[in-house]
Amino acid sequence: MSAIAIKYNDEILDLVTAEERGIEGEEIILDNSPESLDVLRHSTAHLMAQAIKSLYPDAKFYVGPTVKEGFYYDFKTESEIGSGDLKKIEKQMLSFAKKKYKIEKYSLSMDDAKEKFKDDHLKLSVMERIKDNTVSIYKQGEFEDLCRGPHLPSIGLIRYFKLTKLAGAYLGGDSKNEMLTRIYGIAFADKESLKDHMTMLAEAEKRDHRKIGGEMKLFTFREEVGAGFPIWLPAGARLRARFESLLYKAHRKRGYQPVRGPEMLRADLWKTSGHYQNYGENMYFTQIDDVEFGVKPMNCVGHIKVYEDELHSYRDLPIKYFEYGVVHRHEFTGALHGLFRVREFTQDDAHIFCTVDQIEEQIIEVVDFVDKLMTTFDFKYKMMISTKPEKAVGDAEVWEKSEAALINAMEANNLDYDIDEGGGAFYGPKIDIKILDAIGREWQCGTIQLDNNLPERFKLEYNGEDNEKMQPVMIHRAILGSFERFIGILTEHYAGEFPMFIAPTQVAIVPVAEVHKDYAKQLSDKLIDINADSEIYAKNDSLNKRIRIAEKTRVPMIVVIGDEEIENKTVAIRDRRTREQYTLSEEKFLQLIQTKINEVNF
RNA sequence: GCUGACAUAGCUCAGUUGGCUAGAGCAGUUGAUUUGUAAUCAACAGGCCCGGGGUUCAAAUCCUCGUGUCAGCACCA
Repeated sequence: MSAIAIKYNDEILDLVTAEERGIEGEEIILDNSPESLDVLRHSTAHLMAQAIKSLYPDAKFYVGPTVKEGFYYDFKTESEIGSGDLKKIEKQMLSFAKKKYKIEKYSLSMDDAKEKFKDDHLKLSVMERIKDNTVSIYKQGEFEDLCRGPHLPSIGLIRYFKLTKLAGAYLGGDSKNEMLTRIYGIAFADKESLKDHMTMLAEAEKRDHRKIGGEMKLFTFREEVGAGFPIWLPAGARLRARFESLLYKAHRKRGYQPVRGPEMLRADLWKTSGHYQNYGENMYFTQIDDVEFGVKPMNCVGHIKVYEDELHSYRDLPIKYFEYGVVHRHEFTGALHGLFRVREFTQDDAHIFCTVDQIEEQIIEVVDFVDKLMTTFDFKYKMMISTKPEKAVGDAEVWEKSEAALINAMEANNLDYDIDEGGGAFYGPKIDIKILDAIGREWQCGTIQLDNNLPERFKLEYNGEDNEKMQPVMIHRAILGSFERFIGILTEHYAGEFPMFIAPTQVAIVPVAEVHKDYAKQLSDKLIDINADSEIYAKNDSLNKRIRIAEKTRVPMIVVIGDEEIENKTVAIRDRRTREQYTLSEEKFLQLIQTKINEVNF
């Protein structure tokens, strides 16, 4: 197979450019390697632009890069394009590809290029961002486009692609600018890979927590209640309750104290904390008896008030308070997304008040907590340190110290991390935990944030060794992040087939006939005694149908009870995944359930 | 918030260029059947066609303003 590009000093050059510069390097052939796909998808983006231009002659193009999930092109046309038009564009692309146009390249001086594209404000805006004096133009058939490459030698090599989404996007990614049309697509070197990719997308759709959440009756949303306010149904509430009790134990073992702050606090307090000024546009406010109140968007202020309730000695530190804190944040309507982004949610929130010297060990302990929990759910995860953002409070020196403390904690313990410059909260730098689910998608959940700002603003203190007043450091942390988001992710991760210890219902009991109902009830009571929920399927339906319904609820275990079982004091178990059946004595069965529920500890 | 699409029974969806009493499957209720591992049969009930305003002899259908949902952007746990 012949080369499609050349790799030279980690730079990928198309064949024309390599020849131009007389460079010989490692050959890249057309396969599904990252380098090859990058070139292929970039050229596919151009092919798409070519097709769009021929169908909508007035179209003007902005940029068409490759991204993690394929490629896109931003453009503008007076015609209306709907997602139904993607097929038409694909067809046009194929017909161009069949003509096997060569992709040619030539250079222009910046001035000539500006003259050439003088009627195209999008291209001019692209060129404004380019510092070089010359730019390159790529040409295939009638179509040409300003681009720095690299590209395939010919569009004839493009065969296996699909246009996936049509949407709007801001020019230059800035919400102040005009909105362009963006079409996303994907391309592969072979048919199989494209098919696999489409299968993966279909799988992700099947796992959508909004769909499964409805089917399993975990939660719902209602228009009359308001956007972004989830309603937890019995099954979802049972799942949450299991989470809460597991986490309660995990926190107590690590020396956290449960506390509870009020849902709303006087606006003055939010001014002291800085939330009023920095986060006010996301908060809900109300006026009561001429006093302004703010509904809490975070739990820190409540916990600070707990801290202030008594005097503290250095001997007491670290002090750790935790709360399943309900918070309200006014998110943009367009940001709302099932349980992933809501306006009311519950954080597994905690605040650690400690000395500067204790920061590192505390961070390590929290990271270990995170690790235990993620391992339990078979999540891979990575950590990201986010530094000072544009909109920040507190002085620069404190920021530097805090950032250094986080990095130290990671380095000293050989933990892997990435850095997100400017991604911190307004009051301090943070470590975010990004988890990878069963089908490789990445989610942000837990967070560990260092805060020197609130202790300063609230003048928090403890008595030091020499009886002088010292200021504690505050660490905000959440392991799940929020119950809402985490349960949403967990739902997609397991495709609704939750493991026994967290499932809303542990066992479905199906009595064969009416006369077996009493025995089913007795068994159900015994299950409650060992902290297992069960549901009896005794409706006037056929046995087959009741088993089918039970299966569809995704319950981990179904037991069938009839004459035989009652006589022998056994249960007939049907495994969810394998559909295999086996019989256990009632005693062994109860033991099994108990083990499965208790085997988990974070 | 922005761009675009969508909103019909508890759920999933039909409903022609505006025209008769808005349909189906599942779920629900009732009756028959009492079932041994993924849908027994029958009957019944269920709708301010998202909400307000308008156009029209006539609106689920057209226009408009809201609300909500979806995709993407921008923002975030």
